[in-house]
Amino acid sequence: MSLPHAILTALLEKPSSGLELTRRFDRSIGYFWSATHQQIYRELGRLETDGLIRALPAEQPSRGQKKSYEVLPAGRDELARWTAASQDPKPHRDPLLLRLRAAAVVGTAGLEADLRRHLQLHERQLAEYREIEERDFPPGRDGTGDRLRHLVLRAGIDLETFWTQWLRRALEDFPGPPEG
Amino acid sequence: MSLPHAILTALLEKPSSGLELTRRFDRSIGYFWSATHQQIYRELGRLETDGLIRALPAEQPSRGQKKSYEVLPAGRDELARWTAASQDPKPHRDPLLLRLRAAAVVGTAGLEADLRRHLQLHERQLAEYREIEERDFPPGRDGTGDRLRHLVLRAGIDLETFWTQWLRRALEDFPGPPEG
DNA sequence: AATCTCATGTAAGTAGTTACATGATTAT
DNA sequence: ATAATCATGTAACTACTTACATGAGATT
Repeated sequence: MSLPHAILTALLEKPSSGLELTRRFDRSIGYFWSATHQQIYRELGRLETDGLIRALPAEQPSRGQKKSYEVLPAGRDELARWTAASQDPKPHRDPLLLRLRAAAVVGTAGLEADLRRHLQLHERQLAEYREIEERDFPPGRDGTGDRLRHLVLRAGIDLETFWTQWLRRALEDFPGPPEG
Repeated sequence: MSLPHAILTALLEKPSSGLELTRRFDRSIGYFWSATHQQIYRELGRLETDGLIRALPAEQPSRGQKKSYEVLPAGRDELARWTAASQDPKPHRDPLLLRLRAAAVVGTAGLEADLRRHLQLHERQLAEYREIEERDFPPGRDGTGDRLRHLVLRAGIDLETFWTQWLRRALEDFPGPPEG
């Protein structure tokens, strides 16, 4: 149940319409909680029904008209409650690691090219994160909110760094020394 | 569509019953592709219907009787096809990073205790992975399959190492220096 | 008028989760 | 015989994905 809270966070940072939220989920927030526009519109409807957000008054007919939302006090309370609540880490699901495990059984044929492609994608993402860090967190003091946001970005940078290193290491084993 | 392939991999490594698979998904395979027994039984049924696996002949009445499965040639082919096929990396979803982002907006009250708990859990997982590495991959030469399995385990070790380090760093900021 | 883009949605399907049901075997 | 555990399942629900629909405003 993280999507509503992701949306509440995004709306608290800045009141937005569905499409604007969708755009922000393609960068920023979406780096660690992705969502499509269909999910977002549905969830906006629920949050409004539940009284956690409201449409900014600007006389909107139903369709095709931009509709912006802001967070109500009940929404902020719910987000604070959720943030403080204890949550178990969800089990990981990583298809790439699964594929390597499968390759250990059925062979590595055809796998190398896709590993190289993944390496490129992770390198690109890492470069993007580093640009954001340079732009948004120049050396110097951060405020409390900035410090936390910087910490989250560092997680992204370190994770992408890990993947690029791990993939390079994996590729060193391809096609691999002859089997014993 | 990774669960059927996770099951095929597990069954190729060793033919098993549903419950045995469930146990193996609680360790080993489950470290990077978790599944509950309900998912596994449902998927075993589908795989059997599709002719990718079959129940080992041992006259099984319907319920309460152990039923083991093995992979058929069509199943091995499908796994090899899937392993070699190009796949885009799925977007990440990390509730903990989301919570830190939310905390940047609504405050960090109540968050520290859960971060400490997560740190403990990751430390335990890391210790477990290291034991497995010592036991299953002692220094020396690995075969090709072993090399790949070791590589996958190293990913687990490195990821857990990252999380423990990141969480320690995050906790250094709690309750945090006074706000600017 | 036709077309393109912006913006909001509906519908259907798949995957995963949670709660519960039931038969078979073993231990007390 | 009762209870605990092993083993296999059903049912209902939630979250996510994919494909499509539709209105409004701008462009040609």
